[in-house]
Amino acid sequence: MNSEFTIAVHSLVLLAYRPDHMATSDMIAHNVNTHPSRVRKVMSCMRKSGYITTKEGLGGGYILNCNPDEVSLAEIYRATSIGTMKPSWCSGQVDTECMVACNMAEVMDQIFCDAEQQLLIHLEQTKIIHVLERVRDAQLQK
Amino acid sequence: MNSEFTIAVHSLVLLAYRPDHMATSDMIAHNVNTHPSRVRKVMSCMRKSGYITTKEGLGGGYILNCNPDEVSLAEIYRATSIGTMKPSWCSGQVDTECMVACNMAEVMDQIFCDAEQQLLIHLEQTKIIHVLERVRDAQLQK
DNA sequence: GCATACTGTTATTATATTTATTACAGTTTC
DNA sequence: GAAACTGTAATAAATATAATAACAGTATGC
Repeated sequence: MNSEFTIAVHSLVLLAYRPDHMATSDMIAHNVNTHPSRVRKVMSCMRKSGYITTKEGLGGGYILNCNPDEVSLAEIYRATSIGTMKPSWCSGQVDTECMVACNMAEVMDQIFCDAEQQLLIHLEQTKIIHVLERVRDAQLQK
Repeated sequence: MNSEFTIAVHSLVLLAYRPDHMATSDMIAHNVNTHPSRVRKVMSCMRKSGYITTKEGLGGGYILNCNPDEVSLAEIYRATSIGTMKPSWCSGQVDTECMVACNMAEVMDQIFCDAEQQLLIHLEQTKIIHVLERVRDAQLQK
């Protein structure tokens, strides 16, 4: 799976952890442990999906614009990573006589597509707030 | 997802399509559209899991050693790709004060692990024979 | 026995993908 | 109009993936 999903989830959980706080791409990048530019790219996508609000200019940054009880990992996956379940490498060849060789790519495609749909159904259950709760639990275990 | 899964499924379906036929790595590689050496690597893994029998030497090759009605894609996934759902890239840093930064990697790990378990439950439903049937259906649609 | 045709496995090279970095235009604040 | 931000694209570096080569080991048939 796409690691942009990880960055998106981490960033939204961080914003949910500090509600009403503006966070800059620099602050988030430091927390996530990646480059600010990469954070901006992912967050730009989150804004287009409506999960955050961004503000340009001095004092600007990112702030949560959704209820963390309601937005699930499925929605974040859809925004950042849809289609990435299927590996880019494909088997078979279309122009062969063998029935298996020339249809396998299509059939595997179906299989990966189905699997991704199942994954979405599963991720639907976990909301941003649940991830934050798990973080809290993990902290308490120390 | 790992493309060795694709190669393994394709190869087993091919063997199921031509039961009682020895197929060499060269023949399978041609069908799958990859290098014979890669096929041998994946098939070596399939042998270790007991799904095929291999024979070295002249006239050797691979032959199915399981009931295609019984072996599911979950078993093939377990043999070839377990753990590949989780991206290798990890967010956060363990030695930080921020609760989110230092626990997110662990929490995401759980999430990917859960998702992979769900995937296995889903793949359990599809047996090798079903993939072959889907290939036949795809062929008929042409 | 030995040439031939296979698998098993590792090492190396080539290619593709991912991530980091740089750069700079646009925006808002002071 | 300087400073501190986002948005986006381009490039470079790092990593992962796939192809290829090489060769030891094994079975077959002459």
